[in-house]
Amino acid sequence: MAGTRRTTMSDVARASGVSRATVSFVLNGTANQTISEATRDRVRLAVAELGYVPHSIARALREGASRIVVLQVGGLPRGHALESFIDGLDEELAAAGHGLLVSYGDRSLESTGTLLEAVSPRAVIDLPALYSRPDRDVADGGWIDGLAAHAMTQVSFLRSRGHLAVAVAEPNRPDPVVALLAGHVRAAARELGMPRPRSVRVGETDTTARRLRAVTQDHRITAVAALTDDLAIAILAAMTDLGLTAPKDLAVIGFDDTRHGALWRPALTTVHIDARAFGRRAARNTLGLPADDTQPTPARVIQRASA
Amino acid sequence: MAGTRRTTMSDVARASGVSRATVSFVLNGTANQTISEATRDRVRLAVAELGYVPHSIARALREGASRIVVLQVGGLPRGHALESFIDGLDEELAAAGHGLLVSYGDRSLESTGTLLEAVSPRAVIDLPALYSRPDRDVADGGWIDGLAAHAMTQVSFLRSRGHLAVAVAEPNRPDPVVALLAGHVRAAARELGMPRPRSVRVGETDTTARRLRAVTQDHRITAVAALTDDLAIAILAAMTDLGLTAPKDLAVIGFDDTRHGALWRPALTTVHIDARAFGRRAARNTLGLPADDTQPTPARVIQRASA
DNA sequence: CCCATCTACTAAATCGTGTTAGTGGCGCTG
DNA sequence: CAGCGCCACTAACACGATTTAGTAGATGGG
Repeated sequence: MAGTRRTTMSDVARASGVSRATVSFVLNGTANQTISEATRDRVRLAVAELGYVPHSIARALREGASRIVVLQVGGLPRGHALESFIDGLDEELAAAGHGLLVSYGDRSLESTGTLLEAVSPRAVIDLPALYSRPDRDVADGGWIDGLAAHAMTQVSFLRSRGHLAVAVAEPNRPDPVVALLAGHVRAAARELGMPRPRSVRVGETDTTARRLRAVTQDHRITAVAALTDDLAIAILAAMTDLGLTAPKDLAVIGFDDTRHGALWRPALTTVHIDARAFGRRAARNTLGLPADDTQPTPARVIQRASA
Repeated sequence: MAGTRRTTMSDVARASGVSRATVSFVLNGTANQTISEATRDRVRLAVAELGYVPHSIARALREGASRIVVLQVGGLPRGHALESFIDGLDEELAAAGHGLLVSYGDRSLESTGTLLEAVSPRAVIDLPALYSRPDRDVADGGWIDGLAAHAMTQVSFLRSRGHLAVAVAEPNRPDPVVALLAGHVRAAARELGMPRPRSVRVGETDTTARRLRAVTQDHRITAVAALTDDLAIAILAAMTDLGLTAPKDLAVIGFDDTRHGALWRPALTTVHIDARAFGRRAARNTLGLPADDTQPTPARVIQRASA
């Protein structure tokens, strides 16, 4: 059992009485090569009988890259949208014979580099980098460009419910991605003629409560727009500790429709994003395939109890 | 820029005036090869100057496997423990020059197989398979074997708080892993002389509430042990809808110390597991390295408000 | 009848590394 | 001084696929 050699292209060639080159041509449907239908059948039969599977490493060595795409997530907020984005990416890549490898590289640059070197992926989608560069292309399927619209959906919902001034809940640690998201929320507020939203930085529960109280000294502020559902939940928890209830004392809206939001009491109102479609588009973009015609459905508000 | 060829071993050999083989011997410290120190230095200098990096694909082709380990997670409950397990695995593998690739393959078997084939990993750690086989080895660093003890920690905490009969919260969909976990909880209860715990299957919030009410008809039941924190939170949500409060009407304990548990009101009491240490041990096991002497710290209860 | 074109293939180079077998030179020993 | 062992290397094959260049034979046009 230990000595069973893997079946290679040479085996197939020998079994079907042709050369290795011919086998390759048949299997890859190489253009500008004429192979008779009879020969094609012989080759395909041999492949089936021997159970031949191409050795991807040999192929990668020859082609210069493996049929794998790496998605670098880094410290991006995890959640529903990211998972859906990954699902969409994976689906479309699989359809094109590629695999997806996700790297949550909080790790040092060196080890991530080693990993990338080891896989030699056909392409790398570096989401944090895409977020921070202003001159990004559409490698992410337009997701990030859509963020401005998503933020507008969130803020204009609050506006339509009669809130004239809002605060924005953001994570404690500084991060370019966070800054970008918060910037979109502020821009949306400005566009709607609302005062510049003050920010509530979310950390430990007690300090969060303190900060929340400080911000709500301004009695014009009647709602909080959170950059993620997790942040929204932290705000709701702080409110409970302060004896406030949503939406009566303060309305709260999240972003990204996570499982936990629906379970919270009061259930969290949030923004749902069709990230799967963005993932599919990102896949087609990175592989250089023609764009699909399916449009991502626009972001929509899931209205529950908290706002 | 496009035409820059990568620097190969031949380049290094030429630059240092030796053969490719010698370069390989020097870089890999091959045994039974005598190379003079002077030559070693010349080679190392050339490597540094040319910025040579070995081509992992070529190496993988030659060696038969890449320096990558794949962790298959499948449908396992995500959470804090899994993340820590992954972190520990990653640390230790990186220290040994290997990379970790995580596959959440809910996907069809075929595409996962293709991905594995494409990477040709040195080893595959298939957690769901490990969970379900009774004759598993210690490829997971003893994590799963520890689960019985973990369940005992959870149940005996409830017992020590005066709860004489408990229910167990488990997910709706049937799954061998779930069955295993639930079995441990039941075994722990039996060992403590408690009646066999009835199960509450957690689905949509309203049906969960209905099932919870049905189970708590039995007034001896005063606590719920949940297989994961997420399930515990779902129970707490259902309790809110039923007008019950924890821990007065029913105590709830989770498993795995997720972020959300601490935020919930009442804050969730849960079991914390040192999964990172299990990850490190798993890494050493799969690579065939001698076992480390660090023992995982035993599971402990994080007592908050809910139990 | 000759040349060109097309069909249906094949031989061999190539990707970059690891490793086995071998080789000249040198010192030492009997 | 033959013979042996040791040192410090090198030549060449192997891994398994892709792709370029080329070649017999059939067909067709003038």
